[in-house]
Amino acid sequence: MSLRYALLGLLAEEPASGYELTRKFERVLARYAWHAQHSQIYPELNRLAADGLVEIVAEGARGRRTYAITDAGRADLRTWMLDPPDVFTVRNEFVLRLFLLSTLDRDEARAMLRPIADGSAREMADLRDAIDKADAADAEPSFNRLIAEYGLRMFETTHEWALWALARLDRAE
Amino acid sequence: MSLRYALLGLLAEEPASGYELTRKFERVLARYAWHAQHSQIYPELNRLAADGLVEIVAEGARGRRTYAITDAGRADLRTWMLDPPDVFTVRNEFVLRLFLLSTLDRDEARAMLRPIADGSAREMADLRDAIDKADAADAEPSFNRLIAEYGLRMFETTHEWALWALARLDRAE
DNA sequence: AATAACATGTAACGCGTTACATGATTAC
DNA sequence: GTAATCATGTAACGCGTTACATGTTATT
Repeated sequence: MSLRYALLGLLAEEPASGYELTRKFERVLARYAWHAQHSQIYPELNRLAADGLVEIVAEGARGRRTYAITDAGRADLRTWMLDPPDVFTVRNEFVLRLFLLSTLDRDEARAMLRPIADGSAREMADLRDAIDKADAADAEPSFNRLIAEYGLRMFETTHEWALWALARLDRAE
Repeated sequence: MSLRYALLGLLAEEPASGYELTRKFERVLARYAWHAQHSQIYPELNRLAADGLVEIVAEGARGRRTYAITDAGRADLRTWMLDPPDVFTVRNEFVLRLFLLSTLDRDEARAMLRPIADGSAREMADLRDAIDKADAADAEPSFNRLIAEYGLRMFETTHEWALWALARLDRAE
């Protein structure tokens, strides 16, 4: 069901076509929160429209259809947001691989951790740039600043942990 | 494919039955890394056995079968571990809900963030207890200490972020 | 004797991936 | 005119959930 609410959430900000939504997933959601491809997005938009949670508000060139969230859609999204599950289902290949580090030897583990340290440093830098630019542009502090800060802190934590783990492996040699 | 490697990884530590593996998922993996139920685990074990990556090393009461990883299984697991994807697929409902915070009003957002701050504090305390006990029991520092530290730092970060976000919402009032 | 825990399985359905399929418009 | 981008769709298959199904052993 999450895909459905991810779409409603994006449409709650502004109307968009399936194509635009697909690109928003690629650029933003897929990196941090929820991955989906156009082959899943288009049918789900049709179902949302059939259920009256979104509606077509414009048709353009090349069969482009712009969807907007309806009042029923906003209500449904709000209900979902205010009723989170007690425990979230976790399926995270990155963390799974960390759990399975113990199946590698010391050198192989180091070879896994180094790219993690480097990659998280790059993500940190990218996010810091994006945050600085947004801070300069918006006088108004926004909700988006909250999730950006969350991402930044998460990458910082991963980075520092990877360095700590590498140092620990060296020390225990 | 991740389920397959999660199972091989657990069996690389020690032989176990499908029932025991199911409980390990419930107690450990499902919380942090990978969720799976017995209805998925049993058929996958049969496929792994058919592929020669695990083998039955004991049969016990109530039709219990103890599986052990084979050399081919260890080789396959190692190959998988040493070849991570460039980008990981993310599907995390918790983070999705954070992204969609902006669809709520200020009070509703606060009502979402408070349980997050409290829940992460509880997880931190649990993990710290587990780490302290393990540190006291094992003289030997282990690989498992690395992933426990990762979890602890992640929950700390979530906790501190939620407090920061709550303060920011109050300040902007 | 009853209950909880142990132990494994399958079938129907829903969600997600990969590949195939088609065509219009814009920029060079 | 040709390549890139825009724009939407479907079909086959694989992964994951829910529910159904069955029986054994240990504990009280």
